[in-house]
Amino acid sequence: MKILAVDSNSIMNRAFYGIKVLTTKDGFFTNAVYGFLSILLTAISETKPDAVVFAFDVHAPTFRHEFYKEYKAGRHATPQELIDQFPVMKELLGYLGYPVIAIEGWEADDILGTISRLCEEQGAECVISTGDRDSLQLIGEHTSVRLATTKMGAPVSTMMDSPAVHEKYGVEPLELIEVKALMGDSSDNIPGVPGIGEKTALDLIQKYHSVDYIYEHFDELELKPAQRKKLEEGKDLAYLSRRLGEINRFAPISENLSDYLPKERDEAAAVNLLSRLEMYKMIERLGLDAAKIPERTETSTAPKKKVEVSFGDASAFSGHDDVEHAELLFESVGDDITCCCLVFDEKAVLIENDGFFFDAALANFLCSNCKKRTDDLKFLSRWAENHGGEVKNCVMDSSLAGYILNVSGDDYSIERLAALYHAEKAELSGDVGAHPELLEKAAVFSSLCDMLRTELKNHGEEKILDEIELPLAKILASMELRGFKIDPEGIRSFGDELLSTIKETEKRIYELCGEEFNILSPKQLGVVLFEHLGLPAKKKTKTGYSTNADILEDLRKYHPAIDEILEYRKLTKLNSTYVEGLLGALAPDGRVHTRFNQKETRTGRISSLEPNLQNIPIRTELGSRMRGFFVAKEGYTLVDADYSQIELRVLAHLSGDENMISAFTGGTDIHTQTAAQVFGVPEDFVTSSMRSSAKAVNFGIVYGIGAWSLGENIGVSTKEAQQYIDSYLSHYSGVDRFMKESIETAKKCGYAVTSYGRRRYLPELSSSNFNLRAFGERVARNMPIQGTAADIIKLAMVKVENRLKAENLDAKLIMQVHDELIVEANENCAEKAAEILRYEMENAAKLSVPMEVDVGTGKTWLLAH
DNA sequence: TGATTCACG
DNA sequence: ACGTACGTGAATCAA
Repeated sequence: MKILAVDSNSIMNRAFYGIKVLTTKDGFFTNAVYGFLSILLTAISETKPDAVVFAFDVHAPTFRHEFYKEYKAGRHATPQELIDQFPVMKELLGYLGYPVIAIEGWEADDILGTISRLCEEQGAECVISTGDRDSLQLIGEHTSVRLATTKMGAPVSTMMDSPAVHEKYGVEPLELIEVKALMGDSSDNIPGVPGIGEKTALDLIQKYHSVDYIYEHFDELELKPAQRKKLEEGKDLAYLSRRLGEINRFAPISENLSDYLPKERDEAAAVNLLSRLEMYKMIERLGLDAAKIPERTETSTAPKKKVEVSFGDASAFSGHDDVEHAELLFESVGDDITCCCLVFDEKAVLIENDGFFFDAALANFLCSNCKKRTDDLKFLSRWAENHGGEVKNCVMDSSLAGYILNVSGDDYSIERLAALYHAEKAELSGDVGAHPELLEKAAVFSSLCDMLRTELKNHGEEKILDEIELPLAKILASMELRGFKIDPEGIRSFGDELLSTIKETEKRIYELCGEEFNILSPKQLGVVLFEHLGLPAKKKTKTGYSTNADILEDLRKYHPAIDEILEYRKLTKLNSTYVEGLLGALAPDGRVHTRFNQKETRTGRISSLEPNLQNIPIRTELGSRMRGFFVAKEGYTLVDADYSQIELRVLAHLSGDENMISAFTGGTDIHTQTAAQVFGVPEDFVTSSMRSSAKAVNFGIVYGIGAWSLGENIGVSTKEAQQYIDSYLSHYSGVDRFMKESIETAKKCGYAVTSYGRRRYLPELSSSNFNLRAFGERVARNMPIQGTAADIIKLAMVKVENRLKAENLDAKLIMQVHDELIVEANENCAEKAAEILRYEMENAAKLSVPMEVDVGTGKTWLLAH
């Protein structure tokens, strides 16, 4: 028999502080429960116990000694967010069939001690899972401790047995009680002997083994005078601590170990609770059946919706123009659709793709006026375009709605959303044998769409879906299909150039360092620089020396190899990420087709992947040559339009700061203006270094600035940086007010919001962890700015695409880089396209400052920008 | 797989 | 006492 005994309070604490903020959509903290279960699952799989017992302290903890009050001041109170998770945790463990033990007047430790004693007596094996070292004294022949710790932010667990304790402390496990009697334990309110620390205590016990022995043979011991004095004066405290530090191993619990074997699980209740906690993955990890997610019974007075399933051929796609809604779900392989499920009020038709007529009929259906609801409009739209059509009248994309409702999610599948928003499952009948997953989705989809629509409406976020994301999905689909033409020959020869420079640089580095090593390995590089060459190291990362560009920049003056290493990094980055990356992504049509992710970012931006075309180099001369290989096709030209300072303009608008607003209506550049304000000099006296500091402050303000980081960034002291910030905020007092209000509002509502109403929930703001909370506050300041700018350019994209289409121009949007749009235009209409871009971008939103757009044209991206 | 680094806005 | 500016994606190393 093997028993895993869990020190539940300790593990809950460790999980709460060790795991990033996690809440349900109502804002209930769940991170301790989540972390607890993760630790538990690892412990179970590693120890394979027959029984698991959970010991809890009873809340409103009782302490076994009078020092509680005295020491309490030094401890911070358990945060409410953690306290609230205890009853939930206990409830869940109950459903999982485990014994949960909490006894008034007894600590969890005492319960663990008792279990351990019973195991020792009855020849069973006991493994204690805990986060603190208190329980180490219980280690014995039949008892070991599994210590959960966080090493550099990562959860680690160490098995401790007698030899391990010996190795670490040089004493027997039981003697740890004696050690603690002398050194005390502030976290457990044990005073110890004043002036005796860990080192002395261990020394003494290694030599004399017990407090009793020390005081019984006090006069015979060889002690330093100071020590002798401390021990003499602390005798009472030592004996008191000896009593306090010993775990009581006779708690009133059942002595029959078989009582602790797991009972039958209440699966439905466990699944129900876990889905209320929104831990859907955990349901599977615990080996529970996710299908047992119970439907809400309390509202099931209304009769359940019924849907009759049947198979149909392609003709089932036609004749639905007058229906209110048609739901279209599908299965796909690559870019092909293999089966559709078309759902009307009470009928679901499965249509398998069995040939050419399917494609034509589906394309036809997608073009029809029938109002469609689906779960991946961008995919469908790309499919339609590939088949010569388009998707008309799509009024719902559940994944987009799910994203808008919670931009921090990571799974917007129908299954997940249905559980999250309590969609009701219709009762299926008829041909339910085939395509079970598709039908499973079809059964909830109609209800899910209704729920999502209602939720969006309640949040005031309907327009974001209808006027921004849905039209944008189609545009992104087109942009993905269009792709961006590149010049592979040019890239190849650039790559060859890079490779030969890389070889030379590599050789020089080896010579300068006097050895050969992998320069790209931060670990090896660290050893060479900081150990072999003896350069001054700032140990920074959790795995070793930090060798990033900022650190290396500071080291340039010490060694000539540093410049070469920086150069080497630049060259290899260019070659592997861009030269090789782009060539690897080149499609047979001579173009690269990035994919745009519309549901990724927390601010509402879109992202680009496979390949990422939103981070093609531009900041250095060498890197920017890369953009010269992005070209327009024969007879066409690129038209590139980018917003000038859109985030600062948005800030001026949102804050209503008149000083900042007027800065944007004058002719001077904003950073120079800011420099003049912050440094209190006339514009003509602003030097380039003043301007660049001001620029850093402007950026910093948008990011939620701290004086330390600003100073670090521009190379001035924290104090001086603080002066810049103060000066900035006093000149732009509206900005100051706006930032404070942003945090206030976010704290009050639980989310930050853009001017179009897009939300980002910020549970971090109620975290008890200072750093997390500070992060939440920075985000609360940044999200409205970055997010509003993102909304604006998305609106601009919709308007630009519509205009280009309405005017029937041979010019198409092919790229977006956050504040920049690129159109590939036939040479005969490039000028017209440029005008449209400028007009629609400048007028996409009405701000209290003008939105300026710079437009350029050219054969390559480099030339057009 | 996670950490580190670096490319962009 | 503590860590330290917002948002991304890709390549590479090391475990």
